[in-house]
Amino acid sequence: MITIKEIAQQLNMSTTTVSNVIHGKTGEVSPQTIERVEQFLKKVDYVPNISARNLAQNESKIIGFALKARADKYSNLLTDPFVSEIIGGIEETIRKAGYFMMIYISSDTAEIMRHVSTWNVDGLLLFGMLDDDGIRVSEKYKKPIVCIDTYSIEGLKHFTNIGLEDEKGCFQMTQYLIDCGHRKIAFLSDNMKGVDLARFTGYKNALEANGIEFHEEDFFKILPHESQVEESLNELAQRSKNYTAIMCVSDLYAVMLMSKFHDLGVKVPDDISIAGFDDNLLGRLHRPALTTVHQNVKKKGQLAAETLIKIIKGKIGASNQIQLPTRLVIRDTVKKIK
Amino acid sequence: MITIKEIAQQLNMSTTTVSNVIHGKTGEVSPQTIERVEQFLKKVDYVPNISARNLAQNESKIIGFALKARADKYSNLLTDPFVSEIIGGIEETIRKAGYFMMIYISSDTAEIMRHVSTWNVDGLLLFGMLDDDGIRVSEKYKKPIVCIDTYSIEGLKHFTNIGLEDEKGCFQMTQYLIDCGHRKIAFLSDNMKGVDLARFTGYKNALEANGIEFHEEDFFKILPHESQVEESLNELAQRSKNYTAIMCVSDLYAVMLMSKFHDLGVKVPDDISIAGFDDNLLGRLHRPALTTVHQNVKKKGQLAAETLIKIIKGKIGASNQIQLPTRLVIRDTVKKIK
DNA sequence: TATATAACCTTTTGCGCATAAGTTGTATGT
DNA sequence: ACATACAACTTATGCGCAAAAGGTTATATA
Repeated sequence: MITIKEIAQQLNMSTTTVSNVIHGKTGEVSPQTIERVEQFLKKVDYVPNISARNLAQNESKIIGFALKARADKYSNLLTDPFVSEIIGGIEETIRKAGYFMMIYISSDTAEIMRHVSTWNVDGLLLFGMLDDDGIRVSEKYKKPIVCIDTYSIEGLKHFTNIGLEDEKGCFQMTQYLIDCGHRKIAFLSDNMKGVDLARFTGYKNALEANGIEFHEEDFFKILPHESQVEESLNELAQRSKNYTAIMCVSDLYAVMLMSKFHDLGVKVPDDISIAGFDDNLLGRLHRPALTTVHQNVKKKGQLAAETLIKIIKGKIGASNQIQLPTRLVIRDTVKKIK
Repeated sequence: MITIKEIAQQLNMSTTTVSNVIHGKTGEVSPQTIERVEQFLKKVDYVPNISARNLAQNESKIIGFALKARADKYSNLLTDPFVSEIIGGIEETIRKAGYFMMIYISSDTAEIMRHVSTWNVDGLLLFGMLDDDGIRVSEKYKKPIVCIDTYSIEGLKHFTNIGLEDEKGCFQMTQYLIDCGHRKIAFLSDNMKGVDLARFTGYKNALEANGIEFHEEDFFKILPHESQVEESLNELAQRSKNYTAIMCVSDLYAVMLMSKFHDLGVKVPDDISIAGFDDNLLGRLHRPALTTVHQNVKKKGQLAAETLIKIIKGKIGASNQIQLPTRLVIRDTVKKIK
């Protein structure tokens, strides 16, 4: 790889002059010299050594994208189209702004923060939340962090969250189920934290708003790990006999459940209605097509990246919560019952 | 971020001593000093500045992962679970070997190579093939390149390809269709290059091996762009009346087609049989579950990363083709006819 | 007693770049 | 004629690190 120094030698000028041309500081260099340097740069296919530039400037032009992997959910995480879709939105935005994306997947959030620090990443996009140890390390490293789909960042000044109107979306869908005549509605999820909790709250509030009592057993807890999911699904399918509808926390689970119902001879939506959340390919291609709450994942990725870049450039400060709207997509998995 | 220099000052020793402790060169430093330094490093949460290290060592510890986006297929590419699955396999392998992954998506392969060069990436994983301009730039930049699912790299010494027994897999599946009594079998794909061509060849050879003639119109060309896919699917569904089975180049297309059939009232597999290729979540969750050719995408990613790292470390040279085996997964979308 | 050697240090150098500070020559104003 | 300004350069410096080269002891060997 040719360096500025070599170029300067071959053109019989100083490195500063070459550097000035590269950075378009036209005021400092005569037009002929500019021309001469530019020709040469093109001829030798010059590309700067970014490490050297980073070192001199103390900025990296790297935006980190960290996925906090749940140990018990690892394979799902990576199989879920959600990840590739959000990466697409992020990468495009980042690249157009002159940054680059480094990806890091780990369940150890302190390790994530150390990685981010060692690379002197300009900012971090974080999918999932830091644990206490991660927060401690992030305290030293003062660069901005934009979380995606996180709810527990109050009091953390350098954190911003890009999320969804999860609660509202789930409220509306549950209301729709009720409007269709359903009263025995279960909620399917694998945990009760963060996004899942918000969606659950929307579901529960909708029940209450319509005078329907929620019971503990209406919460269908699916075990997300590959080895347990099958068994889990079987059990839940059994329990669902007492319900006319199931509000699922994600399209993935909705479709998994419907496949199970199909295998057991339970007809959707005639025997039971299913609603999802996300609106991804899985639900769109399933037949009957899934009634779900739409979110624009790519846009969420873009917005997260845009927000982070604005914070990096000092155009805006870190604000705590930004929530994207959702939209009901009524398709064919919810039946109107009298 | 604290530097080695600052640490050395505070401990009243030279930077070299600190550096030696960091790199475990225990022969050069007394046990007490090692202890003293290690304590201090832990106390201040020292992390090295990677840019500086890269500059000094002329290696980056970065492995680039470039997706050559087909302009007409962009959204599909990013929605396809394939991408997140392969990223998972790659990232894990890379991280364990002490490398980091930088992602770059572009349809301009010369730009990809320039990116790779500017970051002094130690090696490149490339999904999709370079065009001539990209190859020209890659010539200067002599670092190893491992392509994934590429067929046109003969004669390029610094290229290795990790692929699949595409032809064999498709031959076997087509043979299976024929064994099930099918003779009118179409092949669905969106192009006739690379992987798709290999799979098509397998399909065609199987036909010939069984004395079945292939006609031009047996090739069902789907238009992959989002705006055309619907229309395209409609047309192909019409044409499929003359066939009893369709060999699809991917699970994605197989499932899309089945959804379309469902909407048109065509029953799979009773009215028509469908076979896919890939064995991803989409086909596994579809009902009837898709009969398909299995490939282990995560393993492909892992193998690609492992191979690249071995080449980087000089343990092996660049060899041209490595092909992973496939396996038939017989599920419910192919019907036995007499 | 001279010399080698090992143990444990420090000083120096350079990676490629950006930039602050310095130099030269020419034009402008008074 | 002299100060000033400015265009068009060059020289020097430092970013943080790794490693080569250079010290200074104390101990072992001839």
